[in-house]
Amino acid sequence: MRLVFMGTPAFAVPSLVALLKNGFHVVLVVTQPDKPKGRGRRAAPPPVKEIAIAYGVTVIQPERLKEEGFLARLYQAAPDAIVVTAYGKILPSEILRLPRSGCINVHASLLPKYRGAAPVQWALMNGESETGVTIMLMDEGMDTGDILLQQKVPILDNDNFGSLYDRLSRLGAELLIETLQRLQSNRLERLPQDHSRASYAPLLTPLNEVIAWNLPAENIRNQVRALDPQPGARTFLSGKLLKIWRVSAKGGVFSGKPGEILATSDEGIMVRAGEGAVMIHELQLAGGRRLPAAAFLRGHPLGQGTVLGD
RNA sequence: CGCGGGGUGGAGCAGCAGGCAGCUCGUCGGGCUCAUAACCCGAAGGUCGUAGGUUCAAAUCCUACCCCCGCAA
Repeated sequence: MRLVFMGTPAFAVPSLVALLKNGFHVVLVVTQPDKPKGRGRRAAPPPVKEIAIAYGVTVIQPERLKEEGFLARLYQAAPDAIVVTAYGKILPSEILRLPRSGCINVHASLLPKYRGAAPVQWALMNGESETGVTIMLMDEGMDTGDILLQQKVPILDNDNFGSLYDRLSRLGAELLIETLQRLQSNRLERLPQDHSRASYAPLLTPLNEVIAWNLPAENIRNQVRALDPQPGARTFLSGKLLKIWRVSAKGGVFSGKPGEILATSDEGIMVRAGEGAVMIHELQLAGGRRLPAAAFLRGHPLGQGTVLGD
């Protein structure tokens, strides 16, 4: 089976590797252009590019999908199907119609729920107890295509963005292989999505990263783990950016106002939430590194009554 | 050449208008205690990121480099 693979970040890597290891003929890998990244703004290759190179597969990085040269390359590749995993751009209909078996997408949610760019983060943010991976046949909408395969996974209590993302990317790779194998032997059904039950998971903005201390402790806990290890839930300590990496939620009634530090100990920093309290176990002040609360307190004694978020 | 913060005993920080290197915790020894992660007394442990420079004198000022971190992408 001749395939073109389109993908960009780490999430797509297991899928590409699985294709290569399972004998699919990946004739071309398409990924986003190298972009200036991090301090110093050096151009960095996307994870998928590095893997493709390591496996000796041709990689192209079109600036725009509609540019002539790119479409020509696609036709030339003559894929039976195009596999798309977190590529990062909307595919124009010319491309969707190009392969005989269509464009197959790996999406990290139980569609029709959490369509969009950040399904893993939003599932955690909303405190879902399960999520999953959907393999679907792309159409022109945003994650609206017919479902080919879908599998649920429980969200564990100690899951964070990193662990769940990792698990889903590996599950995605497995499901992808199964989908293609079934496709080859004609054992695949198309199930249209129930659009009335759709929900969206838009790209996170910095606003989504700021902790609202007047929310219930459990919501704050979910937000914190949805943003760990990237990019981190944030608040402020006397004007400085303070990232909160790991917390637990405490029930009960507390005095003080939301964001106020109620107590500190080696176990953590207890902060009043809108409902209950949040025990901060790991945090990071601007310029510094991630620290366990106990270590943080050695160098930054926090008086009771200090209020986070100003 | 994107913007900015920082590298100080094992950990986290202060000191940086130049003049014997300090705090909290940890470690080690001793004491108190039925006992303790608690308390008391004492001790060890630092080429102050690296290399130069200025100075009678540099953690502190200047120059270059290395490393860590936040923003932004």
